[in-house]
Amino acid sequence: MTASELLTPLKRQTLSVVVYEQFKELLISGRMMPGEQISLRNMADALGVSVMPVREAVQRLTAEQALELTPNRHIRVPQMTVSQFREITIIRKNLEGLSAAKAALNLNENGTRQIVLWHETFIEEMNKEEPDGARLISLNKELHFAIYKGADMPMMMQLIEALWLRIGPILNYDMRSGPTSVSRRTALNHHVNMVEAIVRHDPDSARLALEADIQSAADFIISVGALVSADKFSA
Amino acid sequence: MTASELLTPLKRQTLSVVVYEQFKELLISGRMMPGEQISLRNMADALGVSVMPVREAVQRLTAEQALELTPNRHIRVPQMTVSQFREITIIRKNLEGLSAAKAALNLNENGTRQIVLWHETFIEEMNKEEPDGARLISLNKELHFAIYKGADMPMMMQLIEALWLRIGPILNYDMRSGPTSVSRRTALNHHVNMVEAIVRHDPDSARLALEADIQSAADFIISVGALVSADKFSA
DNA sequence: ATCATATATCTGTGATCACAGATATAAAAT
DNA sequence: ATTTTATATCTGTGATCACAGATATATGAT
Repeated sequence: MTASELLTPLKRQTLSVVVYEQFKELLISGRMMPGEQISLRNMADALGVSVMPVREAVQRLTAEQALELTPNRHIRVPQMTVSQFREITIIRKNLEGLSAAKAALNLNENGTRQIVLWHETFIEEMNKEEPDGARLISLNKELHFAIYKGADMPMMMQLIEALWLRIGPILNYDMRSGPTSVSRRTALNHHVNMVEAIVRHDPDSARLALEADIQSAADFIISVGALVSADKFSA
Repeated sequence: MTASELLTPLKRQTLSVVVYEQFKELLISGRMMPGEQISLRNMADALGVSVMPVREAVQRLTAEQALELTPNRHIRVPQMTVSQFREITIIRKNLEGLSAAKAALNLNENGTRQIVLWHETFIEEMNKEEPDGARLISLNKELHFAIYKGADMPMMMQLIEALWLRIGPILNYDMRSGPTSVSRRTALNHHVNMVEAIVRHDPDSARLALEADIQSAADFIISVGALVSADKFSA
């Protein structure tokens, strides 16, 4: 095998998508607050590029409604109303529930082992004296997506990612809740049910457990008042 | 009431989104062929604008996978593999089926009347000696979206639109099939079932009828060989 | 001190140019 | 006539400038 055959698989990365991925990571991991404002030139300076790549990344995120443009020409991470959040929750339960069911059927040894591994890491972090909120959110995401990956549905995966992108910022509030929060303990129970259903390849139970997990997390988010009360936009 | 109060509700329309909407309309109504190529400068000249708005529109459509960039720096309407189409069909049945069920519960007099109206217009066009294929596709779309609109779920609506955007181009093949195609007659039967379920506010029947409609249309598309056989992309 | 006006500075958007890479065309060599 | 090489022309991408609109700051008048 020659050296040239070992070279990188030639992944053309345009600057725009690099910037896009960075924003996406920030948003999906809950490290940006709803209402937070952004400026093209500021971001461009911070990243050491021209405004061009930043504006394309922002435009794309705006299209996905992960960012929004105010009437005053400002870019901002959007607030979310209760009704919007309820709707997203319904959609998530359907899509992610379906994925979990398919995953329970499809998954092989390696896949299930990976899921159990994320699950155990999550528990480990939970049992620490002072669990890291940001890490818990990250581990929770990894566990969920390890399951969805098992469904072997790439487009479904993209849809789900787009939904997580939109709810990412309000996870901030969950992260800020006390480390020994009740929500965390109920989440743990749902995780146990999910993983158990997966390992015994029970699609219906997997779906139900995952839907329950989503719903209880949503109920918590609504209860802590992370959302605005009514739609501010007429159209 | 003064004249100033009658003015337009101040809809700020950037050139980019105007171009985007135009592309979207072309794609969703099946007037672009899979594989068809596009050039930024050509489109810009044709529209009488600079490349700037076109490239942003294209970038956005590329993000939605309604267009794709080839390794040779060309923009193209993507082909679709059978497995991709099957996956999209599964997702559509879920999302659109759920919408139909909700619509059956929610819809008021006005909503149902509008649906019946589209249905009758569709039948009318079908019964002509030489039905207009493009118009049938358009009417079919109006009927479906009139139903989904009744679910009163804006985000769901956007997801469904994004899915239709991707399958729009392959509807081309359906349009090219003979005017008295068998697929059209079976579509008609499903439409009847859908509309009947809606008017008697039966969510379960509405969901089943709509899922059957989607599935039979998908089976037809696959049978006519509108799709490429295998994935050409490793990643 | 308070309010009105003017000015400076910010915002995103659109157009234009420069560039590297890929493709097709033309020229030249065999 | 066929193959190779050179050139012209296309592609999308990035940077820079100009612009209109909105906001904040400063300047002026009362």
